[in-house]
Amino acid sequence: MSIKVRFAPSPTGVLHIGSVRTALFNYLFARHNNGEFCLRIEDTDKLRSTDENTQLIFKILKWLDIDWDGEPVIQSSRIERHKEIAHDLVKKGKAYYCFCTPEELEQKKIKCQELGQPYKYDGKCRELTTPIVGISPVVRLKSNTDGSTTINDMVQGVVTVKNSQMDDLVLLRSDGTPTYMLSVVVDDHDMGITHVIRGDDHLTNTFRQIQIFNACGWNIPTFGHIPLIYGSDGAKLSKRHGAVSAIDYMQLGYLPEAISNYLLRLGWSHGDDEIISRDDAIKWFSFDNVGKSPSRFDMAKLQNLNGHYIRERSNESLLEYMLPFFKLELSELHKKRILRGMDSLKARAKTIIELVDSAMVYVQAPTSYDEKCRKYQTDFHTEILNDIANKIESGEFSCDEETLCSQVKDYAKERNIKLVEIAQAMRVALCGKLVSPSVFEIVALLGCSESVSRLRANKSKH
RNA sequence: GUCUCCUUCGUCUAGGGGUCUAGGACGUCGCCCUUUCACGGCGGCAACAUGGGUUCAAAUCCCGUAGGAGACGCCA
Repeated sequence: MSIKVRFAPSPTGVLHIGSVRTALFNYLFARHNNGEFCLRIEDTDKLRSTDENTQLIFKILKWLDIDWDGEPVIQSSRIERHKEIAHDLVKKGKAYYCFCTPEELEQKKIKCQELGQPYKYDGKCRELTTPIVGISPVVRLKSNTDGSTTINDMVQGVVTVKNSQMDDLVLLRSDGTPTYMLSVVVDDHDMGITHVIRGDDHLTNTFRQIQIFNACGWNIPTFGHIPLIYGSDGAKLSKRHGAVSAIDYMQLGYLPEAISNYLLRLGWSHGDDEIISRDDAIKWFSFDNVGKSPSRFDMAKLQNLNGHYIRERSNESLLEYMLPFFKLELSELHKKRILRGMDSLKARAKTIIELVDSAMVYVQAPTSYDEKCRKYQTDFHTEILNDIANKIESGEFSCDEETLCSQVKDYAKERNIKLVEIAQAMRVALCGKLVSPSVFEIVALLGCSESVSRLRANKSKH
């Protein structure tokens, strides 16, 4: 049997980073098994769904190179089909009209709470033969409450729930629109989905959905419920933990391959492997290696991985990736300098933002200085800087990286000044920071005249 | 409250009865490299939630306890 899976996000908010992992697992499972990976946009909540969020889903998946097969299914376009199934179930006596009002149900719920009992719809309208006029009914499924239901989940293993836990869930709202439970089941069936892979917050829903599958007489797909991602404190990942939406990570300067690798290793493993290429991921992915316990999002590890992938990228591809992150237009000269200085730039960066920030040395003279720079901006340092600038200008000092390096070292030795004092003062004058590549490399790339002017620039720009 | 699930270093995890004085990675600490910071190299600290079983032998199997999470909508 050929495998078919789907990723079914709802565009009611920006795509969550946890959903991205669900998409990735679906994708890897499909590719590993030579199956199909489909996309379904669950936009039945018209009030909260936006086209913007839908476009964002496409954008993020493309960015991460998680390509789907065929055209995305738009759930809202299938509403008539969902309704048809519900009415069909009524005809077959597997579902019924319920005239209980929301207020009435709310009362019952409160009563149960007071008595300390679990609430369950009592099935009051189950055997109703005459409709109550003046009330638009909902359609409820006549649940099977005998025995129990067992699934063999690819992640959770064998899970059994007593059917007595089931209540008669709503299939069609009083306005006639289908509920999520119905839509999911009908769509998964119609699309021929063989494996449903989703977050484990849906695990208990699965048993309700199986009731619908059974009522329709359809085959039940295999399920795989992957644990959710939590924040550093163990609570569900939310805004206060930092970035939660996938787009945030894109804007923060994380590379798609880093995100993808990180998300894959969160809850899944292949021995001691940490750096895993997409090809290997497809080759190795299996639900046998997906853990059942929830994992916490660790920003530090993501940063480390991102640094790794930055260093692994070619200088050309990095420059191209960086361009939209610059706040100004780069000239060809700037690009050329950055490209040549990239090797030492990328060794230091954990994100593209940091990389761009450090690359600014090659674009413009410092516009401000870190507070800590003052230490290297005394009259003593200014004097040395001027001296060196003069020597470079007169041609006594070279602008070749290695030559200048040894010349400055000799200079320091002759005057009995620590090299670090000179180098740091140069660094501050050249880039306004205490962290940068070798100052001699910077001089070499900037060229003599620009270097001289920066070395002489006054230090009043704090 | 009811149901379901989870529990190995701070974090992600390896482990599927003896090879475990529990391995790797991130983080952290120290050293080396070095004009700074990184990168790189070397090393240190650090975990089987808890109580009972089963067994010659348990991190690994079973039961209880505690703690955590999720689900209980005319949301998805």
